[in-house]
Amino acid sequence: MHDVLRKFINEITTGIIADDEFVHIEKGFFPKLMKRRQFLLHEGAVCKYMAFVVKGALRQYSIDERGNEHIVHFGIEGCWITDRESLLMLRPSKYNIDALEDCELLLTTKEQLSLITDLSLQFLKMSHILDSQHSISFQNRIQASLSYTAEEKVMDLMIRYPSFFNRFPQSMLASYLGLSPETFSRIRKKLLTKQYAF
Amino acid sequence: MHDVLRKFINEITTGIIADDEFVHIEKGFFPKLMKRRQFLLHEGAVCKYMAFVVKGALRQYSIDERGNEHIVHFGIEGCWITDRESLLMLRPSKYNIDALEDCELLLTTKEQLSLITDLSLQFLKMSHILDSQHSISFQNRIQASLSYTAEEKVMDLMIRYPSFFNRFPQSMLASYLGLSPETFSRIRKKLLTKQYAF
DNA sequence: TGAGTCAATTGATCTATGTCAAGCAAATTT
DNA sequence: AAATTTGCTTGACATAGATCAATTGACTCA
Repeated sequence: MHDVLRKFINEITTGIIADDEFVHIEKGFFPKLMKRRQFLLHEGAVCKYMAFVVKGALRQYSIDERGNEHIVHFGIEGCWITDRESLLMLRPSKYNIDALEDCELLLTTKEQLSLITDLSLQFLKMSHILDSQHSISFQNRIQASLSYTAEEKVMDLMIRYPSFFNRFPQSMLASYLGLSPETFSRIRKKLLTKQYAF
Repeated sequence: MHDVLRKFINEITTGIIADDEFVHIEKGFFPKLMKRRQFLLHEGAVCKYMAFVVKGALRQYSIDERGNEHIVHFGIEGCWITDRESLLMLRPSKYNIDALEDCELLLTTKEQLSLITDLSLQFLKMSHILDSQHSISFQNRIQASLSYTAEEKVMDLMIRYPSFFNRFPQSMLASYLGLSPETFSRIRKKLLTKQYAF
């Protein structure tokens, strides 16, 4: 299972991590299996782990004052999932994280992360690259959320993450985009009809 | 001018950077003065610089297909402002960055950034901490944008960035929140009236 | 295998916010 | 100092998307 992480680090850094360096990382992560519908984080708890998704899918969501769910993040293979604010600042989290499928994860703690980034330059480099990528994707997401119509949001999702449509219920994709399931359904139908009209 | 950056690095890392380390950073940044309404980046150009704001204010915005401006970021003293995607991946930017006030900036390039992060551990550490903070604030912003009503968005801005209300035109604050200026004006009036009613 | 749950669609209606226009005061430019 | 521009507010009206409800088919569980 740790081999997947090793491969991931090599791919991201376009390098090959040495055995004696990877051993620090290996020690800092432990495997966890989750069944569908199990929680990794409950709202109100302090987040203890950062998770690397080896296999499966999770979602990170909050519930607003009106009882509506808002999915901020899906975690699929090759993704990292945590509430960084809670993990690093020890604040009660406003998020829940649960498994949408049976999952294989590698978990690490805040302390282990610190240690690993001190001991492994390649891990630090990977972390830095991922932060850049995340920053870019966050910026795109904010820009889309400010300026797109509902239809543009659905189209954008179809383009960026086509596999999401096979993998997650439409009500969850709607939530991820900040739309109602009915609106999502109507727009998707309209877009599929348009495409056939070409 | 570089002293402000030095102080900033020390504050963020809760340390004191050595002279012989800071000299690398100093060499990698050059000062730039901008007048109000001048551009740092035009849409369609490849972004060449990351800017640290020593004094003044800028905004980063895109213009959608309907001709509407959408402000994704304000850069005030102590902020960094760039289009990371364009800078790092050499893509034409979809953003504009211009000065809302006369500004003093320190600019660096992609190459200099690489060099500095190799030569200065403290700069790398600062960069890492800032990325964590940005990640956290992006997540909050996405969550707010998905789940808040217009009124909640205005309230949240009043709480998080009260100084923005003195410093930026309301039409820009509205744009930053994804609201029309009219809606913003009505909601602000309502909230101010509510507050007086307490 | 049947009952219950989940997912999705569709129609009707509602509402939060956008759009358009007008007016006014402050700020900026000439 | 006068003209112009910018910023903001307000009223009237329009609309994109939400809400509610009903229905149907697929999936899950006992």
